[in-house]
Amino acid sequence: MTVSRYLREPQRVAGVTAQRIDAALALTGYTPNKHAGMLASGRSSVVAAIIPNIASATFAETVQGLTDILQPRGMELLLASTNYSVEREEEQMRAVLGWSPSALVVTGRRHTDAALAMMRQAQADGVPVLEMWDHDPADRSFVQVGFSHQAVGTMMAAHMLQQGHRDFGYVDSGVREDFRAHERAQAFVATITAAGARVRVCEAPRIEPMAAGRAAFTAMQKAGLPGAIAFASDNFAAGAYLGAIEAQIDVPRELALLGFGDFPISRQLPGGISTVSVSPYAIGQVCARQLLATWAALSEGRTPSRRHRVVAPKIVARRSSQGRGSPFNPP
Amino acid sequence: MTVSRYLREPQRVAGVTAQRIDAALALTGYTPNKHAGMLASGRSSVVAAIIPNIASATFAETVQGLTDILQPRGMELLLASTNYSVEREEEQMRAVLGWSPSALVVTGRRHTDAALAMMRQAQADGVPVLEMWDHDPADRSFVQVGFSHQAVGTMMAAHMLQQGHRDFGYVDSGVREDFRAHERAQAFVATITAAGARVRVCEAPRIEPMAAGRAAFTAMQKAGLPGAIAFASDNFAAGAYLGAIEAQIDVPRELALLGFGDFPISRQLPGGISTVSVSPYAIGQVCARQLLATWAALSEGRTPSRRHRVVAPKIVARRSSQGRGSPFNPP
DNA sequence: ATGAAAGCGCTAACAT
DNA sequence: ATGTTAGCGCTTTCAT
Repeated sequence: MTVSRYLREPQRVAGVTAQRIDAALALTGYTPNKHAGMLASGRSSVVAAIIPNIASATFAETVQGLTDILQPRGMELLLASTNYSVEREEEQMRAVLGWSPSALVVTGRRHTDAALAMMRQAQADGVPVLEMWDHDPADRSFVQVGFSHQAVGTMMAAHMLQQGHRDFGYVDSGVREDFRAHERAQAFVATITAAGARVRVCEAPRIEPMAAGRAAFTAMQKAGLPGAIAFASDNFAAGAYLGAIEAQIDVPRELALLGFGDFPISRQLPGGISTVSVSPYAIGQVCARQLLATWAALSEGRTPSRRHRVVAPKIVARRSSQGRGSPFNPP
Repeated sequence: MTVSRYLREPQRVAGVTAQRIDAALALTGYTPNKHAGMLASGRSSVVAAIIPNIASATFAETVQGLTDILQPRGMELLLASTNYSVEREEEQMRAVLGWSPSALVVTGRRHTDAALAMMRQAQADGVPVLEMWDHDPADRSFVQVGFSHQAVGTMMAAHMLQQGHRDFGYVDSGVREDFRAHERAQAFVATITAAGARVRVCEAPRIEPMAAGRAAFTAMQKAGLPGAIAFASDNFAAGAYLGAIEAQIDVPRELALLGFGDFPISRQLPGGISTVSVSPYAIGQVCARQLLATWAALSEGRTPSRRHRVVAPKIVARRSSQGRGSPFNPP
């Protein structure tokens, strides 16, 4: 009836009728059934997002960035988490696609074949598909919003080499399918090795991250400390830093540290922990804006842009990584 | 047709037919349309959750607790955030209820009248409604999963008084509609005052929480430090602690600190920060289990339990709050 | 064990 | 400016 029209295009019904409708709506406490609407129109107001872990501050911020832009536009967020398993990602993708979302946002560029097939199908059906937190210029299957973890690993190594170190440790994520962390680790190792320096890699234990960083530090200390350690995350680095303070190891003179993520704690600890700033909230926002642009293009019959959006990370050099004939602290 | 039956009750179709169906499903890459299913059956597999802020580690953990239990049961999570505004909560509630969720989980027990009406309506329609992160024995409108913030404020004050302090500071949340934080603050003040001691309250600035805690500390230092400060969150306390270290104030001898939340950093900082442990992940899990129990009861025609679930917080006394003739550190 | 018929609540296209 | 008709893709009930 007219009510349906009123709800979508209020200006197209007469003033008097509008009033009567308003009154009736208020009286009955009417809530439109979105499923029926979706079924009839073929459009839905849900965006599906699949992330590894909701409890991680990083992804939580990205999700907040997404909702902060999408929610005011009347879009709702259907959230699924994979626990860093591509199989669970596939399952979750199948489940969320059943809601014919208006867009699908996934994390990273590694998926099962079945998941890839679903993503391609969705995209072919005019549903924008975004891969966030990653970037591979060679891979143009889906729009990516993020950065190259390989480049970050290289950047981290270059920064540390620049400080004059020759003997390194790297504390990688202990989560097997955290592909992006492993890419950073590999690039770090490759760069260090190519420079003729030495690096020992270890995996952080799968416990609370700061405790894991502390444990990794203690283990390395037993085996003989390198001059510098880089980490898969700032939480690891912060734990190691606190361990070093306790062990009366002078940071950065005896031990340089470099984290990843630019978490608040890295700025707050005395002297600060050097890190890589990656803007999780911005990634979420850029994803959301990209979706809005794609929908707009699609609805106007234009071809939506398929350019990747690089959210460039950068080294934040604080005290923990400076020393040893560095450009900042000359000998 | 038979396919629909096969998907829900596989054992009720003949083996041969099942095979043919399987083949067809695989061939076409069929994904059932959940909207149509929902519309026809009146049941949906979505749980709607409304939380103040996704980016907060605390709520993110609660959400993870929810999904970890609901997702394996085939339930999906529709997530909305309110930014600590009851008006936005009302809007979001209206929006998510349009998806006829199988349950509605909201945060706290303060809502607009319209929101309350929707919650009552949903509950009357057989949709379980949960208020999480709060507990008021007197309020039995909806099942609550959480704890009394008033009790926590009292508990915090009692702990500090027990350490022998007489002059207090309290750093409250600067977010106006963070009702739960303000309840803790009020109870803290009431208890301190009732004991004949003194307390000055200030609000944390709305910046990054650790920086806010540090700023609050600095401000208090200018005005003359009390002997003990309690905080609305561990991040504030951690920031203040780091500020105190920098200012060479001895914690806990010159200044005792007590946080809230038991964040990892409180355990990691040297000596540890005393705090209140509140188990956000457990709250999410208990919510999920409560929903499962309610659905089970409803589907078997039993009356679901409406008992509140208290997830009891407790004081974690670390070094930052011990001293001044306390039972732990006698004079 | 399978099929046929009706309808869930809405939207779209077409009358009026 | 408003009402009418058909149908979105499933589930449900009832018949075969």
